[in-house]
Amino acid sequence: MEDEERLAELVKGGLAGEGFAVDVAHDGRDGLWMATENTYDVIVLDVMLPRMNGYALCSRLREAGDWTPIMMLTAKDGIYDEAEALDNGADDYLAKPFSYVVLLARLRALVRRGGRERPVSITVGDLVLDPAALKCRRGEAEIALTPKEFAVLHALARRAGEVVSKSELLAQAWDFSYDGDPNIVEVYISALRRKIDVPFGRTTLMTVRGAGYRLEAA
Amino acid sequence: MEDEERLAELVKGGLAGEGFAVDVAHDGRDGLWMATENTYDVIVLDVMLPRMNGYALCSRLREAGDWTPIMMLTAKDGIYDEAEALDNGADDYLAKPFSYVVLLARLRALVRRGGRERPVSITVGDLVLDPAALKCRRGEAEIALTPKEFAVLHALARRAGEVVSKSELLAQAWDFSYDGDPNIVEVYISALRRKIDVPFGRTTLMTVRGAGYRLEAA
DNA sequence: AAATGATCTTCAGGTTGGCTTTAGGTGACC
DNA sequence: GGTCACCTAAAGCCAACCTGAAGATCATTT
Repeated sequence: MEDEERLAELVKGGLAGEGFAVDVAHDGRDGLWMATENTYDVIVLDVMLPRMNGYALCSRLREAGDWTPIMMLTAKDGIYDEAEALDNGADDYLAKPFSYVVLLARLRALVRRGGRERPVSITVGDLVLDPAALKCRRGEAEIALTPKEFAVLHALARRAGEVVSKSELLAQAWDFSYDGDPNIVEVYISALRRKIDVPFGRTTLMTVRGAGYRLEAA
Repeated sequence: MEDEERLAELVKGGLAGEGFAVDVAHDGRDGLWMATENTYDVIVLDVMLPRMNGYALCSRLREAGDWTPIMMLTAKDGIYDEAEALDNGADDYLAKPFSYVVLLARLRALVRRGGRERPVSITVGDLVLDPAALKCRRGEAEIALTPKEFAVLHALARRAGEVVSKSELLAQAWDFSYDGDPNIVEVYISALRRKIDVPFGRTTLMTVRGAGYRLEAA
């Protein structure tokens, strides 16, 4: 058994003893998959992971609107450092080698604290997105969106006014392993227009033929 | 010393302790002045300010193209609400009374996130190109361009005043493997003139016979 | 387990609009 | 006046896009 796996087992055992229910993933992609499919109280993340490093995983989760508290385990002497961990959306970090007790204490603190403060809303004209609540409204009117619709709109809204390509939308709103028909983006664009534009007599979600889509404030 | 000022001093002290350099303005107009004259990492704004309220200040900054992250402090029980803060271009808000730790955490998050992207655009006289949005305007007038038209104009604008040869334009705006009629460049030049010059009675897109084309500011 | 309802995905037909080619016209330069 | 480079209107083509509907998947309820 490798070093990493032994550490994982150790951590798992310890946490279980503390009353945590623990799932373990041995590489980044599995981790991302599990994190998106389930809801956890806290995520412990090693920086050095096969197939997708901790930073990338962390960023991806945050981009996807997942604000589960994340504890990053960094190698003290590596090229990586704590600042980078925090920049990528981690809530706390711990340099290896760390004491067991310290890890547990910090995890308990993280869980108690409930992670970082809620992410800020995104506003595009009178359209407001609340990623924490997965809610959306135009002016005073609440708009019901499905999770996928929200993800697509979110990706567009974060870059309001800019053209976002179809493949970028695919990358951000769909699982990285998705390899279906890209036409699905068009389907969702169509659905979004029916919800955020048509009822209000607007056209803020524009097609830029051959380039992508653009969400405009006006 | 008034309540507001004491709060300001408190916040200033705390932020200074966290390594922020802090300037304080005690009314809206001073604040606007300072914000436009200097560059800040983040702006903390009270809704209730003498001489110009927080919402107005926020809007004014955004209109002026200043995208510094803004944290709005709102009075929870007032007639104002958070939605309005976000609608006016704030990046985050905090209802009074708030915990100090929370304010700091949110500010750190805001700073880390670096606010919104600063728009990069190319300007040639009164012609403005925004590559991120694939948008173009002359003065106040929006000009609709197709992606290819934009690509050609972009190549010319990046070297405004210089002669750009037909083959350079081909290389930049067309696929590497394109081997069609080079006449296509002329076709696009023609289309561009019809859009960016003719309607405005200008002749900024000049032919340099035997050499290429030149886009002029005058 | 079965049924329901919501959401996600695939599919296919229809439409549009941008890219490219063509070809006749215009103007510059010798 | 002839030649050559360039201009531009028009039209065909094709990929990109839209959208309604049906099938697949998932979660929740009965």
